[in-house]
Amino acid sequence: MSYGTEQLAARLKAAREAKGLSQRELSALAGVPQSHISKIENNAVDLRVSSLSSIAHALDLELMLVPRKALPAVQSITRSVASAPIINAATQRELDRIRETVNALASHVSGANIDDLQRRIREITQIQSQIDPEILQKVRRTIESIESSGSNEAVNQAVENIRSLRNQLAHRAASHESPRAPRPAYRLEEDQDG
Amino acid sequence: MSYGTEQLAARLKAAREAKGLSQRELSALAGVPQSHISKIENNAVDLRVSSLSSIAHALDLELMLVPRKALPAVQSITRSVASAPIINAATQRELDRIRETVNALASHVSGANIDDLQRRIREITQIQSQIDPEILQKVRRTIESIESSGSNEAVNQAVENIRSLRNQLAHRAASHESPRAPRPAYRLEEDQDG
DNA sequence: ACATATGATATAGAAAAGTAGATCAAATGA
DNA sequence: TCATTTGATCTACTTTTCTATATCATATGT
Repeated sequence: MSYGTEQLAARLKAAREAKGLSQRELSALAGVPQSHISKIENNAVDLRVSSLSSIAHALDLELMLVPRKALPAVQSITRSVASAPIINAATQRELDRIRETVNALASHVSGANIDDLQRRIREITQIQSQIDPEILQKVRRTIESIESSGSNEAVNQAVENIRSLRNQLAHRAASHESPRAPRPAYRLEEDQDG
Repeated sequence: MSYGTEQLAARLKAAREAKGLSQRELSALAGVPQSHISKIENNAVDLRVSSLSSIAHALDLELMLVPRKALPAVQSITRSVASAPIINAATQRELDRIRETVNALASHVSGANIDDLQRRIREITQIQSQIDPEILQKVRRTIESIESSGSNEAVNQAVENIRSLRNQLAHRAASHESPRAPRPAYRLEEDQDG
């Protein structure tokens, strides 16, 4: 979490995605062209401090110079704060269980779509919005059902479900900023098991 | 301690001076021209991240992006670590007493050379080498003697003494890297009181 | 199917950093 | 007094960011 120029790119991208912003949205907020943001995230430029500062600022990040000796402590704090925004313990717990489930699945079933699945899960984890734990529970059951069926299509189904959830979350965050819609009309459970 | 591009300059300069490095020495360490370092410290350029990173690295600093929420905690840690390197308690205690003495003096005597004196004290404090507490004790007595005499020249004398001490420390750190010469041949006590 | 949003790229031009070198005044040590 | 060091400043040249647009394939929502 200290940066060679390479890690910076990933860090900024992660921060942007965690806030559910598109490159163009961030572009507007930071006053930096989208094309430039793309290059930055792909580590294709050695950007100037003013640019970095603008972008970081738009992402609620602050640029700091930390003494080497203080690094571990600072990293620890940064991590704990970064993981704090998860809304509640129940959601957190469900996300953990989902990760476990997927990892277990990945250990004895492999394939490109399993990778997809894991990536999608990671995406969901990064979006720190309110996710109803019940929704996550259903997601997990969907994934668990894969093991019994073992079918490739079941995996794709799960991926599709999660992708849809992600998009709905992102859309909600973007358009109407209703931070805590009590129970959004997710539709995720239609094809749980064959 | 979070940085708009402006504060960065001061921070880097402070870090360099705290390590007793000249711009040319830092230049060699960081692989950046001295002329450029001068510009950077004078906040005359919008430098690139790679440059910042090189220089910071040479100064045992790490570039970080810290979530806004974590700022206070991180600043607190950074400060405590930054003040830690002072060698031993006795030295620390003497430095504190000197600061007190000077501040007391400054409160009822004012003038340009009093400012000088305070600045010199601050410099000494920043150089985190081994300073013999006894030396510092003598410095303090010199300063205390100013009060009784009240003469302008006594202040200048003190400033001169401290400046000399600083230079000797810096010189020792630079040339032969003997980190703990047991008792360097300071010559500070020649004109203590008239 | 259609319109939209996304991220990656390209191009061309303006602005600025970075490099290498030299000079200079002031401070310092000898 | 003399030689060195320091930091600031200048010039000339090279390299790169940064901006402003536009295009493109893909993915997504309606």
